[in-house]
Amino acid sequence: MDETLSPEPDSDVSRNLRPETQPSKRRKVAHEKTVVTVKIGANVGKLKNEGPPSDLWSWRKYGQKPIKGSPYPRGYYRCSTSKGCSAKKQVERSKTDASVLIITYTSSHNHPGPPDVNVISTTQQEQEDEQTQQEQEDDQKQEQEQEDDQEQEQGQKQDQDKKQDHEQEHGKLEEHFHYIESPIRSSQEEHIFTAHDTSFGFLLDEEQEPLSLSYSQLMSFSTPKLSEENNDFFDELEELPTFSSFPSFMGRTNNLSFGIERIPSVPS
DNA sequence: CGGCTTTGACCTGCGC
DNA sequence: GCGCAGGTCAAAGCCG
Repeated sequence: MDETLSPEPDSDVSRNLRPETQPSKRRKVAHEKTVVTVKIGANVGKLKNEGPPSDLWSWRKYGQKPIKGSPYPRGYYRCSTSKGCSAKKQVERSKTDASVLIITYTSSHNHPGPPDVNVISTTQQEQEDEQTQQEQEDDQKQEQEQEDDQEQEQGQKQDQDKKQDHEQEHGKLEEHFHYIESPIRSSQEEHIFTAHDTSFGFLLDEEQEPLSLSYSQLMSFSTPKLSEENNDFFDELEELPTFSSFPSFMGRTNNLSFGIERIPSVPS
């Protein structure tokens, strides 16, 4: 544990190759890594902009790369809210289920973000700190397993949601994301979100019981934005499949209504 | 005009 | 030592 994971790992210390500020593409970094699984069953296979939970921060896409075992590419986002912010996140689709989005958050924000997020941020980090990274590899494996499990369970629900989403996908899918957090024991917290056609807040309320964390926590950690990033990230991830849904949240700047601050967050 | 997205190329790290 | 895969940067283009 220790604090080897600094909030600004690749700020500019690891870059010594390139002419001047070249980041050393270090692969396995042990920063605060939070893995969030977003379930978008409703949009699976046809959505164009599914939007994973986003926060009040802005993210800028700086790269995209096809992953070897995954038919979907992985998108790399960086926090654009602050220039010095080293918060990063990787968005990729589950190879086993295209309806599952895996968002990996790395590092934390160095700047003050939304009040709600800020508060929760601490909580989340603390939790992560406690968990530390004991079995990252193991977690990953379990991660997929859990995903699979949840997929099956939610599969039924998603089926129905899909239908509804489908209809709304053309009308106005606001924030119908259903976030389900999966308490995975490991340095990487895994949160499973599911996209439903209900109100984001409502869903959370109902599913929050079993869950310990809520979207707020998630966002507090890195907080993704559902505006462009969602679009982009999905757009790219859907390279193979063509989705087209979740229009509203992709609206832009309006995304906050997602219900971020609506989530009660941690019961503590 | 500014900001963001997209694509290609480059570099690092790891495994064999 | 070589090859593969992943991660990041930079430039160009597009959109608001």
